[in-house]
Amino acid sequence: MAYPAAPLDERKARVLRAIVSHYVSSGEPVGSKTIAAEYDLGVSSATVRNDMSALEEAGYIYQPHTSAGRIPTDAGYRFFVNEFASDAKLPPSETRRIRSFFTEPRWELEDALRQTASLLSRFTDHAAVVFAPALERSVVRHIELVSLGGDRVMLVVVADTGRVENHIMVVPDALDPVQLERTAEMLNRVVVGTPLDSAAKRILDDVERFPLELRPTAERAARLLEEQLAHRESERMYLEGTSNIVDEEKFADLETVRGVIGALEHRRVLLELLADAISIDRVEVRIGSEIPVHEMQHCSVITAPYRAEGGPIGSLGIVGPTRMDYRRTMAAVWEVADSLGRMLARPS
Amino acid sequence: MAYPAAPLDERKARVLRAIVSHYVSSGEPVGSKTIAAEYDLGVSSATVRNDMSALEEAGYIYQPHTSAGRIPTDAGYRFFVNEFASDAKLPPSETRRIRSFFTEPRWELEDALRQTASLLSRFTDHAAVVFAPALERSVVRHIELVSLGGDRVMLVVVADTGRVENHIMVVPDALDPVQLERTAEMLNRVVVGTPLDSAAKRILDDVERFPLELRPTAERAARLLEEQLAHRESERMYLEGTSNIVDEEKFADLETVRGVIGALEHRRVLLELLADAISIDRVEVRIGSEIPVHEMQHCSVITAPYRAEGGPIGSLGIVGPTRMDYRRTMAAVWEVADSLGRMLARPS
DNA sequence: ATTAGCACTCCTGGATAACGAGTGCTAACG
DNA sequence: CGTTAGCACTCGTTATCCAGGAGTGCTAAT
Repeated sequence: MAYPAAPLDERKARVLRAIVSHYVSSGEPVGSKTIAAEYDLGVSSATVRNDMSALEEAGYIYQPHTSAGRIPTDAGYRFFVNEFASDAKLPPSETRRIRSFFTEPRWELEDALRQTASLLSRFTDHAAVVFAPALERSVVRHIELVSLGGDRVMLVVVADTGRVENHIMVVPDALDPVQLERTAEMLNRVVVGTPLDSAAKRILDDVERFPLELRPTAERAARLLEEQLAHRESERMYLEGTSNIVDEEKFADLETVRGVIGALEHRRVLLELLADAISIDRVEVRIGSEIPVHEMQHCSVITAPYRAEGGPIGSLGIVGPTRMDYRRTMAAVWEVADSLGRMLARPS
Repeated sequence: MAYPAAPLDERKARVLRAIVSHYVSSGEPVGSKTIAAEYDLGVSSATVRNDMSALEEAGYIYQPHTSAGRIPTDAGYRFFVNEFASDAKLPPSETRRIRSFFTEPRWELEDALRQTASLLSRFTDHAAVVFAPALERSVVRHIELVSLGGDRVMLVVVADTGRVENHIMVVPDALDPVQLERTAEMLNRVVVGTPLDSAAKRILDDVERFPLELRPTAERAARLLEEQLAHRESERMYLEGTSNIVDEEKFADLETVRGVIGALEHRRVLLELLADAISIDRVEVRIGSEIPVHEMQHCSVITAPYRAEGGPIGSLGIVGPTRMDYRRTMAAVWEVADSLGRMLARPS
């Protein structure tokens, strides 16, 4: 990711690293004396001051006011993440904690995903989102039509990823149970084994082979599937740990907090934030102004895809203040994504 | 609901009503002069002062400090709700707004419920919860067993309320598709038409009639259903509008806000708050200390059941600060519950 | 290039004072 | 006896001032 091209000699880079580390844990603007005293750079505070001046010039840090210490800018965090965080690993004990969470048996996909979000949230102290396996990456396993009485029929689609989608549809003329069953049977013959995102097309292509009286129902089902994929807002997602956003220290004013929580409630915003995560095979970090959501200028978003055998099938991530422990959080997001993928691939 | 037995003569009651009204909209402690000037009680501020003194004595209002106006206590709000709010109605235009929301076609139960929560939240400016139709009140319409490959089988249960429950189960010895289908068929014969909460028992009672090789699967399914109902945390609920809790004015300190949002994230808490709503055929209000959750002492909860033809099947409600517009909010909760029930009973 | 020294800036926190909203009490009134 | 006008009193709020101190930038020496 782009940051000011100004090359940093090694010491300046170390100073920047020290500033970010210290600010993240203390929350106070950090001064040259602190850096010189607590991080052994082998130079005096005056030298650090010169470096800091250069770092400010280059746009990595800034002073909230004349007589205060320095705070990293978004570019400063970005440099830190790019240069110092890619190798981050969790301590073994914590890795074990996450792994063991996924060995507990959990039979419902929805619960598993929600609990994953909850784990990630508690583990990182940030708000966490987990997306259900994407419909496009799912293969139809079974279709069922269930009469709910009257002219209402429920269309149930089971996918190999464990997702179950259901829609109520109204059939013009009440079909009798036998016809319903035959329709379902024929639908299954057409779509089982095909990816969900081409299922609708398959049905419509083959609908002519259906007996005339079954066609409207089949077509209706196809159209429902199409719609479902089109406006993807029905994409299932699990958001947990919103209360972490209300952490006294990191977001100063209520206005900001409210904006962030409000934004998180809009599924579309989350959808966009996590949209590409699935196709990028690593932990992705977006910092402050890199996020295209006005209310979230003080947030960072960390995402990762999770993968079953066949490749990435979904994504998850966290949302927190730009002032966060990137190394730890990135490692945690990666670890959880990895473990979730493993679990879905072969549930114990 | 209990409040101090001290009888209030009519004028005192009107003073109390004025205090509550004014405080709810202004957020400032209200003084005797304001009451005398803005609510025509036909008496002077000195008289109001005397009444207020009595009201404080009786526990309906209190002074945050000596030289301030009065604020209603929980008991004060309670009196207000009991005496002045039961007849509350929404203005026709707003009723229409709610009704029209429910005439839009929406075929997925989950989406419908979530959007209902969202509507209620936006309409009242509070956090809103909608519970899915209770499993105990649902009747089994269809059971399906779908092989997910390997030894994983998905159990899908469709209920008449539109709910679809699904669990992945592991069957000891891989059954072939024909056997799976036969099992499903037999299960259907046993449980279709029975309430969900007795379905498991029915299966276990009848399991002896199943061919030996199908029994383990049938039993496993029964046990899954049982578990599902036992720890009801899997009860589906939709929470929207949490960001309303972060409203600058009403909850003073961040600590409180965080506590409330944190509590709302615990599904169990919400479950308990809305548990009895379903069996009480009216709008129920719980105010501050009446709520058995420590973090929510500054909240009020307003709930109502929603009913299909056969009686109440679910509940919904809002959570807000004790300082809220009870009349409007109670009316809104009622109206939304009513409309939701109608929609579920006969979807357009 | 690094560092010690120093003047300068400006935020923070405590103290003080003026202000004003609201009360409780008393005495007068119908 | 309930109601009311008048008034002294309380106490939180806000503004102002001041001292303290953290941190900087600059300069000159090493």
